[in-house]
Amino acid sequence: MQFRVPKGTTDIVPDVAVKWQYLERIAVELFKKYGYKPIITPIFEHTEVFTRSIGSSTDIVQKEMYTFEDKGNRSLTLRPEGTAPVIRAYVEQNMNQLPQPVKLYYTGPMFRYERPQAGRYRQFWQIGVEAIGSDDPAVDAESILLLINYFKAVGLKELALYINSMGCENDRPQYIEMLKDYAEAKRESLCNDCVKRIDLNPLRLFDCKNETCQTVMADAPKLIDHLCESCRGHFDEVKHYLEMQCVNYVIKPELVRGLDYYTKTTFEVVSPLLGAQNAIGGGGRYNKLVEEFGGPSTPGIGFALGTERLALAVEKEGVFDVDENSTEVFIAVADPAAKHAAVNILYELRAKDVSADIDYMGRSLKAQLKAANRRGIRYFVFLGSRELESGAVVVKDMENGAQEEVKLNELVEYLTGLVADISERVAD
RNA sequence: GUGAUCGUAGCUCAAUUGGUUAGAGCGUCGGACUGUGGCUCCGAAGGCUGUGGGUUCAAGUCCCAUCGGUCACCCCA
Repeated sequence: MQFRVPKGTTDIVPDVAVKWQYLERIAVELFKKYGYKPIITPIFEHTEVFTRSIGSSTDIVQKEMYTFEDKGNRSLTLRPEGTAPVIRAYVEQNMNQLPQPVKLYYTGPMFRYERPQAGRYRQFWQIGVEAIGSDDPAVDAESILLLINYFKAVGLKELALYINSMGCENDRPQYIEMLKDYAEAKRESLCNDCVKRIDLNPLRLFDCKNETCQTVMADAPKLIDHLCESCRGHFDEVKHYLEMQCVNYVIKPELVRGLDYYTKTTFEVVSPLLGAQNAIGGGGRYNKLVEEFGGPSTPGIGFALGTERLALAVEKEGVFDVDENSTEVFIAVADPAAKHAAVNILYELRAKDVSADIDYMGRSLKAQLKAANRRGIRYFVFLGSRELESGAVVVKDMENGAQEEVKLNELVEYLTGLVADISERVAD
């Protein structure tokens, strides 16, 4: 009986891992340009960190968390998302003493116990950013634009951006009462789930896929129409910044998102290339969260994107061109007598930053070439007893078949020269 | 958690109404005269047909269970 990965998890095999690293590299470069720095938090936290912040009535907390007790009887939870841990760290590490806003990014696995599906796993990877300390609508715009620009940077063209405003602690309770009254009056025409939602989580009433519910809710009061003056102004500013950058957006009043901590701006980016699990990134403002964790009243905003969904979308878009940066030089040993000398050269090349490899399978010369050629290695160095005697080796460029004789003591210099030429050309 | 669907070599797929030693392509490994790749040709390895039961003279093919994938719901990244 062979072992299999647990349900909803998967091995990221080398060919895929290379692509992920590429996606991550582009992200890190871009985040740096926007002034964000990395932060790494533990993969598990005290369960409270998530129940308090995400909200105890949410699906994530109610049925999706990997919660366990350790040998010291602590209740711990594998992180289902990245924002709460970062905010916990912000408070615990007194980052309010740093120049504000504090701009952070993270990457890593998240865990949710869900029914697996393409683009949805129990261990999944996210890349996220948080900007903590400013309520400037320009920061909201920066967050949204960073997400959009990143997707464009990795080659996505087909994207839809949805935005909404959840209001603040002043206008939300008023609105929820209004919404409850409306739904209560229409109680008879709503499905069972929605009737439950009236008291449990009225904002979710808009999410129901049931057609009659949707028609009923179409006429319901929208939070976006009942914002206080300050929230309305904030939202208008955000939209203005987006328009300045010619970024198309759709205002989606029913965009609520599954975490309770959001205030004001929320947003989500959807790829039409994917199936039902099409949200490749999303986020929002969380102006009460730092306080919730016992820190000073501090606003914040951030987003997270799903690495495997992004990879799927980029794949479907058709242009996942990752520079393979494969091995550059292969040392072909034509004669077992030359093996020691060959290994010596191998290490010399590597010490000079030339990526080089050699056969470890005891292959015939021909088989060595075949195997190395399949790996896409461009330069071959032939080394046998002939070369050892003459003190000169043959260097072959596999792209055009050209061969050249090079003295052994000049070989390293010769090859570093060739390889440097290539990387310069690639850089152009 | 609900409903549907699928599960044969590393990958993509075959296998007449249940009927003898389950096949192919790609990939992997080796070879095609003695020290030179890509193309071509030849050959080899690799499957207890996801797993466990059952029906039958006989099961990859039918039934049940279980595990896993996929699709939709739920939810979200």
